[in-house]
Amino acid sequence: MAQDEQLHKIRHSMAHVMAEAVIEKFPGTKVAIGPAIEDGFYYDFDLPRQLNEEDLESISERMQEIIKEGHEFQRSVVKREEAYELFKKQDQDYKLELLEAIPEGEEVSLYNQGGFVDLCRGPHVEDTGQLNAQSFKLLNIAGAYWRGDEKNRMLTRIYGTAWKNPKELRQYLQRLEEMRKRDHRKVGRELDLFSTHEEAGPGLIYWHPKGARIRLAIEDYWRAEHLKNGYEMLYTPHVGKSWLWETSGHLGFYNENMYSPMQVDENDYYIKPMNCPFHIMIYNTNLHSYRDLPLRWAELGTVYRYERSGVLHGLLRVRGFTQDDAHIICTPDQVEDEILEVLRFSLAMWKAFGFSDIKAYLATRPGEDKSVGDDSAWEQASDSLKKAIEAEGLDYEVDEGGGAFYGPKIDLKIKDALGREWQMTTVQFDFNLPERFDMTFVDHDGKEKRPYMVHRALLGSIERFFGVLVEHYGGAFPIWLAPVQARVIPVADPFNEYAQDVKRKLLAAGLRVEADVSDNRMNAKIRNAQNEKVPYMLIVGEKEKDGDSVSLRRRTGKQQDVMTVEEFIGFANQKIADKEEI
RNA sequence: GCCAAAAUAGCUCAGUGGUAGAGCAACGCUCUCGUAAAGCGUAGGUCCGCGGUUCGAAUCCGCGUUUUGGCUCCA
Repeated sequence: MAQDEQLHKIRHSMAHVMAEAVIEKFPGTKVAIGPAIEDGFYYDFDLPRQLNEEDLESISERMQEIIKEGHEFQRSVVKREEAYELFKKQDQDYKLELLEAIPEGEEVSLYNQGGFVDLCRGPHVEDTGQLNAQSFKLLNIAGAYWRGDEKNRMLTRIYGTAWKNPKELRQYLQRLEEMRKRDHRKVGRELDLFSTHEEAGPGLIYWHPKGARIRLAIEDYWRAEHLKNGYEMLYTPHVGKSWLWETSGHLGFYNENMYSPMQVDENDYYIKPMNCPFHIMIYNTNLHSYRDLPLRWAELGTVYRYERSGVLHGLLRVRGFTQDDAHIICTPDQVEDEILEVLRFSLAMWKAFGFSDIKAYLATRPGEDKSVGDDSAWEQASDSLKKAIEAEGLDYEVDEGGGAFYGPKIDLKIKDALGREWQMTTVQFDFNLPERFDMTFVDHDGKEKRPYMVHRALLGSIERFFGVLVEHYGGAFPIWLAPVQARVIPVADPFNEYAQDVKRKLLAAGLRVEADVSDNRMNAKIRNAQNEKVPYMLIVGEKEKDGDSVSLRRRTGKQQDVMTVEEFIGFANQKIADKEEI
């Protein structure tokens, strides 16, 4: 803990050193804010001119000098007016604005190092001697709105990373490099999994055959598990008349994410940004008894949402995606059990896909004027969410007031192989739609009552999940997901026919298999298969042909086994069933 | 959407005003090979698009598109 504090001080101090260097290099620069962040720091500047990569170099060099000069970080508490005068004199408008925002009665502290005075709460290291000139690096330049509000002026933000020593910096840079190597956009290209097309519309994903094989494996598993867990499957339309979206309220509160309507027979039809209204239509088709509940209705529903052009990112942020959506419609009595079930189900699913480090975020009621539904329902709902998290022993944080206006929710964040967190699962109560669509069930007493409705997506979106999965495994998928589970490699073309023969047998046994009968040499074929991260390479030549066997080489390298084709089928199917890595 | 940068062969990338290049991949030929790249050859480009400056533009300027890094938002 003390360690983290020290690192935080280093980063925060580094931001000040950077600001000092920038002001020196670019007189007239106005400084905004410069905090420490995860892995580093940034500082926002209003600069007299644009920056480029060379500027980063020279700023960085100056920072190294400043550090070596050994300035002290002097903290002083001053009167508000004093600080005001100081920053007024320097024309530091942003600091003046920040100063005004400090509540009366709170002390105003300044930090001075080498003549650079900053309005700052601190804390900092005592002097630049505690910083290491070789253990920071300026990473990139980006735009950022003053105070994060797009109505404000766009400032220039410089990001840097800083560590205690050069070794830690080196390790961090290696981690960045590893992230670049695993980037799903790069791996997706290399393994021919998916593409997007400028001419055909940004943010829309084209799944290639190999990507589609993985998706099929994901969806097959997903469907089978849902059926086992008492879900029914639905299929619903992709568009709906304006009545549907007016009733649901989406035209009001979700309009900016929806595409313009198309006219059909003088009616406006909207492409769906969500599946829920359709599921409700199915619910409302029939009268429901309390005996029918709970209903668990799932659909791999493809939705389209407008996203601002600047936010699109590979598979992680797109304009068309498939949610692994489901709606649970139940009585108030059933809520607690249902939530617990959903959470258990979700955790089991994550485990199967190779993720076990999971954290929960509980978001509660935003405030009565900003939300619908009565108190007792919100309370019961939040309570059941919390109980479920605790029953499963999950780490969690509460985001007080962070729920949607229509209900509280749990989000799950999963940690990938590189320790990055991704928000995937969401479980949300909805007190709005049952009301708007007048959903009812007939209770014991013969009276119509309002059911509870819970939206949930476990993987979130198939596209995003796939992107995360690619990065988690770096393209080396476990055998049950691998697009090509085995590749048959003949040692020379006289054995092509036998290779094809083996391939046919494996295909018939349900394996995803290819035979490499290109005119490459065997070594090149092995190399290609390795680069494509094919789990099993089956080398066949004279000996194998005679023995009706294959020589198994794993992508992990060394160990080789010779076994008959039948034995290999049994071996591979076992690994697949057990969801082993390889 | 906003700020900045980028876009050259299928991929990765050279090319700073004077005839558009390399490696890999593709295709053809030779070789018939035992666990991470055989050799030779052929073909492949509206240099993102449109407009401008210039005797001449991949290169300079403007507008647009897309991508990347952020801001904001989010599955």
